[in-house]
Amino acid sequence: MTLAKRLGFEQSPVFLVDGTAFFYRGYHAFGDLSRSDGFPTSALFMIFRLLFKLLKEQEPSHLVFFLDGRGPNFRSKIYSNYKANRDAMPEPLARQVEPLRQGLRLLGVPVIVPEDAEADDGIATLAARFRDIRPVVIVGADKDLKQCLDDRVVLYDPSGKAEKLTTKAAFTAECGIEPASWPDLQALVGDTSDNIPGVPGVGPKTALAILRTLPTLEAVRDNLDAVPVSARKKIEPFLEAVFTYRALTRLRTDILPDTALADALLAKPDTAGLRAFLESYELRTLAREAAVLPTDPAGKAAQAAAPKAAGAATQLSLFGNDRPCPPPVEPGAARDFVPATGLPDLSGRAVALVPVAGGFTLSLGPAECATDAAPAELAPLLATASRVAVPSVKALLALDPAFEALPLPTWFDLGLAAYLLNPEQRNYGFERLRDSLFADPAVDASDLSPADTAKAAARLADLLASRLEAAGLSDLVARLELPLVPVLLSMERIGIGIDTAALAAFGAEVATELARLEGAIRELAGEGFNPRSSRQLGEVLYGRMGLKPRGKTPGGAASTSQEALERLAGENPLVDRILEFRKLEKLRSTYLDPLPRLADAAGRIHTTFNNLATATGRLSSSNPNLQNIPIRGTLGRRMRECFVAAAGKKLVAADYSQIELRVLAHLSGEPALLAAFEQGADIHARTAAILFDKAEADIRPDERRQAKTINFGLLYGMGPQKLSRDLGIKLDAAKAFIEKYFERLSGLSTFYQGIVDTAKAQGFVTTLAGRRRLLPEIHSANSQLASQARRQAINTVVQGGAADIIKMAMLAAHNDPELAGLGAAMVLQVHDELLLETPEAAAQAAGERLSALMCGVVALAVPLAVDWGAGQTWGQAH
DNA sequence: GCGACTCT
DNA sequence: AGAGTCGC
Repeated sequence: MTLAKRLGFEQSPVFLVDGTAFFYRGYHAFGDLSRSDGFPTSALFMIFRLLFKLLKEQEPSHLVFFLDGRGPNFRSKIYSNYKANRDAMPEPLARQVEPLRQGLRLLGVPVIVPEDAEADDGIATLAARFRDIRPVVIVGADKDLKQCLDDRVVLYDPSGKAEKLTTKAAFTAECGIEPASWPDLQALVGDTSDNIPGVPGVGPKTALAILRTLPTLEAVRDNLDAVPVSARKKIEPFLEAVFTYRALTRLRTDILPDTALADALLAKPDTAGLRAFLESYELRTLAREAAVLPTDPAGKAAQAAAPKAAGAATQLSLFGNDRPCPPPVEPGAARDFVPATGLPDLSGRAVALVPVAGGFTLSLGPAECATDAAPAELAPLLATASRVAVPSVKALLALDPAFEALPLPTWFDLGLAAYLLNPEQRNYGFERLRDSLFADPAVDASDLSPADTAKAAARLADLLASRLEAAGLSDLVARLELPLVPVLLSMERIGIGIDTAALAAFGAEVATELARLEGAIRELAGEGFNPRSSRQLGEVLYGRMGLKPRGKTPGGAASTSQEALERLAGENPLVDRILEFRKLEKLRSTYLDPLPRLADAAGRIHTTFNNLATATGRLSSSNPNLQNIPIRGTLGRRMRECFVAAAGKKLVAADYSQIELRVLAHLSGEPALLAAFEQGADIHARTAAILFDKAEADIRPDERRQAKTINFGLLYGMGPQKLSRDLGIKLDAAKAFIEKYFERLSGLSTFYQGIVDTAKAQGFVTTLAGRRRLLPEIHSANSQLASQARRQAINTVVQGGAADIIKMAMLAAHNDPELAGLGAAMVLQVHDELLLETPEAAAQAAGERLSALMCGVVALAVPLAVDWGAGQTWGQAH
């Protein structure tokens, strides 16, 4: 939804973009991004990504991009220290300025560089000038922009993970002052980034308290009696200075005298030129995006400004026609969309279907045609085809449920096929697959043009189908992966309920505790200290306080990881607070704050399950990730209590017990493991008994812990170094420990060797269900890469085997008539756990049925075991 | 991109 | 070992 709609603006807003800020931010966020010849492109990437997003989502008619001018401006005349601690623009950034201007020209975006002032002043000026004609959206994140807020002026920050929208109402609710008082606030509090000192000893709390009753510095000066004594004493010596500070923070609204709304009008982009430009900086994804940008801002302006025909004409002639537009380009490629009635009979044919803007394109033999037929019209036609190849079945079914009418075996999923052939690429999108068609030396693509869509999809389908067959993967697709797609979609659609009230209460407690901790930390580390910055923490701990680093990061810096910090605990009071702070801050920033915002009107969260994400065959979950919700400790428990069943329902949680070790026992045939699982023994205690030559009953908790660590470690191919660190023992001891382990469980030793041998011989390993992972590095001369590949080989058969099993269980559960009859619906998968939502009365029966299905889904050399529970919340169900 | 933290 | 998200 566009911002205009969300905010109830009837006209299309003017967008004022704080270009300089995003330019810098791009440089910091993607600092290492560069063209292959080393030319830096990080800021260009950031800016064009941002603008494309704005153009696509908001379809603006008016947008201005502001940049700071070079050299000092009026502020340095008022106050020589202004921004004195800010360096000149870094060279890699400066080199991107000219390309940026060139790109903006091609995109048709007006650029304004205020003279003797900053970008923010230009924004404030035009916001004030335009707000009575048009609503204004300021695109930026600088806090000083808050002073521009108004009923028709909002602040929008679309970059970063969660976009942020600030309205005047939100601002006054939070601060209790008017936006216009912002500069007065900053003058009192100060701003380190602009080198404004503020009044020493006056922080945001004090300042806000004062400004709520005396909203301006003038009022404060004239009513000093009304200011509490302690604050008055601090402010009095600065009564003159604060006015200077305010002049620096207050944005000007009186510049750019000749700029009118017409100057903010977007011109038509030169798409071809822009593509070439982006290609020349090797920003390929953006170059492709450039091709599908909205191309008629003037027309939209008219439409948005005045839906009535007469008004539209006026607007057009006033603003649209007096502005030079680059000549239109490449609409020779414009598509003619055939309606559903114009499509031929597809029965028995193999076709490819690709969603495009405005409809679909369909391959028909050697040709392709575009259609604007609705999914509901298309589905019956497609259902008669012998094969329908698409970039992603999941995306298509998500697009419209009408496609579920097709029989599963009809689908050919290009992304899925490519994933199963080589599960380690990070991107299985259609564009990449199509590009690979041209890059593959074994493929003759001479009959295709790079722009061919459905035709390319059809070719890819032929190619991938034969490769799948040759790799023995067709069965895996047909029997497991493809049938799973509608299951995943169903889980995503159903979602899981959250208790927003419980979450809010929990969040408030955590926030209070965080504030307390932050105060204590500042007291120990100094006023400007940011406890979220590991760099600052390293400087304080290992620099100022002289503690000895207990480890390094991969980048070589002194580590401040939990592991390193825990070893310093007791040496310094700051360390404990930081550990506690981090724990709570993670909870707040990752779960407590975002989850309520992701809930739908019914209070349910809908994650996305990605079936093409992992190298081992596991699923992943994102937006939000519901597979890493905390579980350990009181806080974890409390967190899971916030996931709840709907009224009259219960949650049933069932998880496989030790599934990976059972898979390992099955594959290796190691007698000790087989016996342990056969007898239902405590596997870690049993391992400890074997290792320490003791009866299982005599094993001490510490010995069991050690055995558990080694059991898990070896699933991951853990070496002696990591084991010695994890157990806190000497390297030699760890080596001896592992040696003993493999001696006593020699079946594992031969199994591991066998895996590595087959990986070397055939170049890949295979899981229970025939899933495979290529491991070319196993032959590497670099011993580190080679051992990495050996560990991956072992981990893949074990972790991947477990992933196969739970996927089978998901199919069984989803398609089980008994569970359906009980009204149970699967809502989550967390690698070895399935979560159902069932009517309250059916929970017991559903739990029993689900665990039976999970146990019975394959017959291994050891039994599968499942623990399950039911409750009102996810926490209780455990 | 990195470092830190969450999960299985 | 495999993931995803946050803040810098």
